[in-house]
Amino acid sequence: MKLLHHPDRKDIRLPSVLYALSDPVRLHMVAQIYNSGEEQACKCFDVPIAKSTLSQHARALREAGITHTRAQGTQRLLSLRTEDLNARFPGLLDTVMNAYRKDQQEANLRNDHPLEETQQG
Amino acid sequence: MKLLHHPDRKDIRLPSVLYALSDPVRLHMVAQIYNSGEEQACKCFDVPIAKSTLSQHARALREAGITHTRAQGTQRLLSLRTEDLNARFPGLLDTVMNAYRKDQQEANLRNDHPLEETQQG
DNA sequence: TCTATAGTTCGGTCATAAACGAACAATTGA
DNA sequence: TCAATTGTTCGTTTATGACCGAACTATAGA
Repeated sequence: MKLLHHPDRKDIRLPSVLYALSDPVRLHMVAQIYNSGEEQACKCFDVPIAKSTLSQHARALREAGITHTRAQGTQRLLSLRTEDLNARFPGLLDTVMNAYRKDQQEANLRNDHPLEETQQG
Repeated sequence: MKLLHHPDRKDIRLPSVLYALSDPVRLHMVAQIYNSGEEQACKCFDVPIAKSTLSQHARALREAGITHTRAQGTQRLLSLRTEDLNARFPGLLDTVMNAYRKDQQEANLRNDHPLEETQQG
């Protein structure tokens, strides 16, 4: 299979990281890895999009330096580059994940479900 | 003059904040307000773009809930909504500003100057 | 070998946003 | 009142990216 490119730690840039995290789908993916505490295969992500789109999001996270992707069989397992991110931008990942948790809670209270398709006609 | 709309604290959303901060120009503007410790007029921002573009960036920051804009004479003074941001997403602003400082330092070491037009032919 | 599974790549559509200059609005000060 | 200053709005161009389905690749297992 093709070699997957991961940027060096020193080449991880703040605007790119923030941009990658600014998409609700990608934020959800990162939170899922973060909360599970383990690598996640693409197929496990609980997002309502086509698999080709998911694949693109996975690539965006990898190229921003947020995730590491390794192949296992037909699967691609995504993990967070926690050490690299903490070395580069101390506390950023934890802070964003805490913020995400809060944001989701508030959204739930208001019955906002940004990642699910709205079924009510 | 037209009333400037500022979102309520509760309507400040994480993806929107991260998106607003993911643009190098806006990140620079926010850092300038943050570091100066006081309101900044648009004309004071040290960014190499047309004033119409700057005005749009100011609007983007305001609508994301990051800045507050008040009119004083012909000027618009931008301040950070520090309390609202900290209430909503504790530590996020400080963490991002620290990350920005680091990112800028590393860029300077490499003679990267993302906000200046490259003059070397 | 054949099939199913997991993911990538490609071609296309559509929406958003970053950039500019020109024209406009509002305020200050002469 | 007139000119200068400061910023906004508008129309346009251009680039990016989110999304999909179809076709493809690669691996695992029957």
